[in-house]
Amino acid sequence: MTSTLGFAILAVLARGDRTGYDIAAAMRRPVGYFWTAGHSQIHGELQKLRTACLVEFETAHGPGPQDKKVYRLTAAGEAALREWVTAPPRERVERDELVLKTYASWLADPETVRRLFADQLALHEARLADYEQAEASYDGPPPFGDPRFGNYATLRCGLGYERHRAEWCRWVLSQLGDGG
Amino acid sequence: MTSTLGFAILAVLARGDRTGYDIAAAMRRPVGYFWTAGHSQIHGELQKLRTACLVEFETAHGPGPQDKKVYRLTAAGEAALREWVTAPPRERVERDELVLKTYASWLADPETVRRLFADQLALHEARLADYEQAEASYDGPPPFGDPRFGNYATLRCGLGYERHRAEWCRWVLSQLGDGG
DNA sequence: CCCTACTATGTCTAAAGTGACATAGTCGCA
DNA sequence: TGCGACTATGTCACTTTAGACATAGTAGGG
Repeated sequence: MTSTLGFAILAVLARGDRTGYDIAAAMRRPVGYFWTAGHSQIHGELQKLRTACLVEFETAHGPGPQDKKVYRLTAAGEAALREWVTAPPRERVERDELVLKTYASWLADPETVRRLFADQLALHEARLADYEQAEASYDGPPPFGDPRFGNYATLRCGLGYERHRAEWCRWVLSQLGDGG
Repeated sequence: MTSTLGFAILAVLARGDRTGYDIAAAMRRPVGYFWTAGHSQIHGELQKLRTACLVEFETAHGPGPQDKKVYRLTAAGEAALREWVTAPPRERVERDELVLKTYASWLADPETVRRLFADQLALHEARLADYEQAEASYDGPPPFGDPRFGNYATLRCGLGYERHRAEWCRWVLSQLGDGG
């Protein structure tokens, strides 16, 4: 019954106890590179996870009108996460607005398309530089079994993705150059 | 106001007049590789597009309880599509369940993870073979300005994506081999 | 002649995700 | 001392997406 977002939260919590706010921050970076959620969604999901006894929390004095709640995985939560990890993932389609634009790009002025792709290329190159710096902070891949293996493997996926994307942008730009 | 799905429909319609059913079929393949929608969503969106005067239709006798409706772009629809094409795309995050699973994979048994990735690798290789066959049917890239440029460019993006994905799967498998 | 698959349009519900609004304490800077 | 940024939880309304249900003609194979 637990949604994918629920498991994303469990995966963050498996690395250490967190407040909902902390989880939302993790969902921006680094988990955000492959799954995101706003804090409103996270608070709601945490309540569902608690009802299902997959997480529990302790209150502590915090800022704001309410006490803060520090969540942690229960044994059932860890078991559920462990089981989900190796279950086959749902086929989820790419939803990519840039590719969709490209699909219709023959209608547009080549010079404007060039600007669009130049911007996108710059964006991917910036991200790539960011990821490469992150990779340099590792001393080679951590062993499987180490939580850091997960971080490194996802980073590596992001690295490959940004490289592929940048190369594709360059290819589109080269096609514009030949034709216009 | 028009949603991305609306523009996806306009982009399909820009290639020729279609019924809602035909658009739904196009949304499965080839547009489906980067945007999808069920027919229920498409019929609703077509009604919105019609209210906005971006599409119009002619009825024709067809099977089923209602007449079939053959939609086509209006001049306003084509203009809207043209303008949208070069507008900067919304930052849309990757939502990738497999990467999320990898993020939590250190909890799981290596042998089961190996099976998961072997399956995923096979899937990507199959898609890659499919795309390569499609690419072979082209006689090099069509010129920009030809509607087929859009088809070819998106195919090329899919090709790069599947290659990156397959390579990442192989890398994860190699890490399991060393450690377990 | 029957059965299945395909064409074709639509409604309805539920889940998932987005973004604004609300509240309020602490910490550092100017 | 005032102001803005950060910590922290939550609600509400809206849009988007997924999937089931409903209906019905035509074409082709066995």
